[in-house]
Amino acid sequence: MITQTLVQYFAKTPVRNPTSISYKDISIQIAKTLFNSGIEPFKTTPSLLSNLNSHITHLVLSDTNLPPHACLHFFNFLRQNPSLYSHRPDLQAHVTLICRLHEAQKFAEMKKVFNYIVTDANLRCSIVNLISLIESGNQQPKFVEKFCDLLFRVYADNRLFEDALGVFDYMERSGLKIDERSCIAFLLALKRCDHIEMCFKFFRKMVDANVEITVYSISIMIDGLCKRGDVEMARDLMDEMVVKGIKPNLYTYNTLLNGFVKRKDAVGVNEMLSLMQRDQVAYNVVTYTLLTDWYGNSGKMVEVEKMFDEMRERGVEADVHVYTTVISWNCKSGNMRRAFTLFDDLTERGIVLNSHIYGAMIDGVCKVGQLEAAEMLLKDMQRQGLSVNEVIFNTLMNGYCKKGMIDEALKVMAIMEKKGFEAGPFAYNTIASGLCKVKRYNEAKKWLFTMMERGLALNTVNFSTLIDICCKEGNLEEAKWLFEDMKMKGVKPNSFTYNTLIHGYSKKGNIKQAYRLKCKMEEMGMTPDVYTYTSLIHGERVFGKLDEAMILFNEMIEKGFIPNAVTYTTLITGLSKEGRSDEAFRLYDEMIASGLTPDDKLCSSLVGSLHTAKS
DNA sequence: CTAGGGTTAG
Repeated sequence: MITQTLVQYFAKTPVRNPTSISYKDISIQIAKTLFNSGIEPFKTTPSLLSNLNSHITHLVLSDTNLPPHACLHFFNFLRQNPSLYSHRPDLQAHVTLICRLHEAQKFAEMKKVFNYIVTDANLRCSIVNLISLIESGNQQPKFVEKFCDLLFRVYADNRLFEDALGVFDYMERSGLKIDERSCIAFLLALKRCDHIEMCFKFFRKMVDANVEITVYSISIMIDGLCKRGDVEMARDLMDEMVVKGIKPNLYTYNTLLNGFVKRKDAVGVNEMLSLMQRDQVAYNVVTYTLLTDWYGNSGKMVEVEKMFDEMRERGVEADVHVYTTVISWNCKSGNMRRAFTLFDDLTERGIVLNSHIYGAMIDGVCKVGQLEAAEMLLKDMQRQGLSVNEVIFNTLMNGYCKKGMIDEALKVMAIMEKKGFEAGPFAYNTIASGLCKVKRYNEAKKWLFTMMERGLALNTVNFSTLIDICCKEGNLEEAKWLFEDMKMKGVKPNSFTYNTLIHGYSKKGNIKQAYRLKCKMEEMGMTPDVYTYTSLIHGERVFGKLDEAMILFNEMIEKGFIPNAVTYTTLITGLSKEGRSDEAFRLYDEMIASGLTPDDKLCSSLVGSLHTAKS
């Protein structure tokens, strides 16, 4: 048996002896055939390659009589032809081909070949190993630099970050010039994978390695910092770049503007706008999108429309993003008429509709309780060939829940899961809060527990909802326990969570604990807001401490918070009940003046105050 | 090469 196998083996293996033709001769023959007739002869007569081995492949590919593109054809032929499996190019062949392609400045093709290397477990190896396979001699001077640069990029594109860093370090060690543009590709790849920390580390490395730093990479870092919530640090980085003589551009300003808008930081927003004015950087459609969002979020719909008009007056063409933002804010403020006008408008302008736009519209009609309209929009978007995604399903579920139509919401959830979208934290939370609203607390909790049982971790919102349910049940013990549990599990409470608990304790009359939590949230770097104060005011008021409530009210105004209808209603009701009708009416006037609408109950309690007035 | 849009909790 053994001998037979050996015989077969030797029959296939070309013997290298003086009487048979040498590897060199075979390679020259192959190269000649390739040169004269291309790849065709090898396709029709595979036996032409019967003597092929890796050494010959290498010789063919490095034959300078054969132009690089012919080498590439030959290489691809060997790679792709299943019958030539045993002749697949080895690592050396790849490197040789890369060298040849470089001669012809075929960089894109070089990248492809690098891609074959890095995506093949059998070929991947260290940079030093790869470099050792480059034949010394007739290479162009900058070849190794380009070789490393492209490899670095290909690693970055394939998210092989450690390998990319290996190349970077090699280049630095060897004194090769590192191209900023490649570093940018690496930074962006890292950012897309949410490896923000690694981004910063790498940026430091770039600086240390004396890579030329321009506004591009700095803007990327500024964005990374903003997205991480370090807007201050981002701002400092911009100042640093100015000191070093690098001018911020529209991208830099928009990035920071976005950071401040998202943080609802009016000082920051205004500062960016004045810097843009100083540097005469004109707004583009992105700037206008950010500004409409800013005003929308501040409840200034007039300003939103003003920005939208100004944009068009200045000849900045509207796109689908800015339309979505303006439509979305009109939906949120209940102006569906305007939203539909804009929706028609953008269709007329030939802007291609997408699921974001439909998402905003569907949410808008849901918010005004028009579920039939929502279903129509849903059909409409499907007619346009847009598939219903998870966000749309969640939006629709939310619409039904807000109407108390839990069963309908659950039907949507079932359809969603049938379409292959597993219900996530959003969906579960929507159902739970819907059930909570109709006081079906046990079922509400059950859904969130089910979510856990299905292996999904509760997030901050889910925990907040759960805590809210417990508070509404009056079970503060459980609420407290959940609050501790979430912290233990590493889920960070946010100001919503604190407000929920503060509201729970205030309602129960445990005002001390409520104040303690207010201090705690301040310690944690969160600012108490209108909801915090309103809950505390309500707590004080209900338990007869009306003066304490007024102190809180003044404190919140001093801190610049605008009281809402609930705040006013609470206080006015309290004052009325105690017969302090003058004060009650003063607040009522104030409330009307700030554009808030009182409900019927409030009016009757005001009237009541006149009867109990202590004059 | 770098920036922007739709859904959830009080």
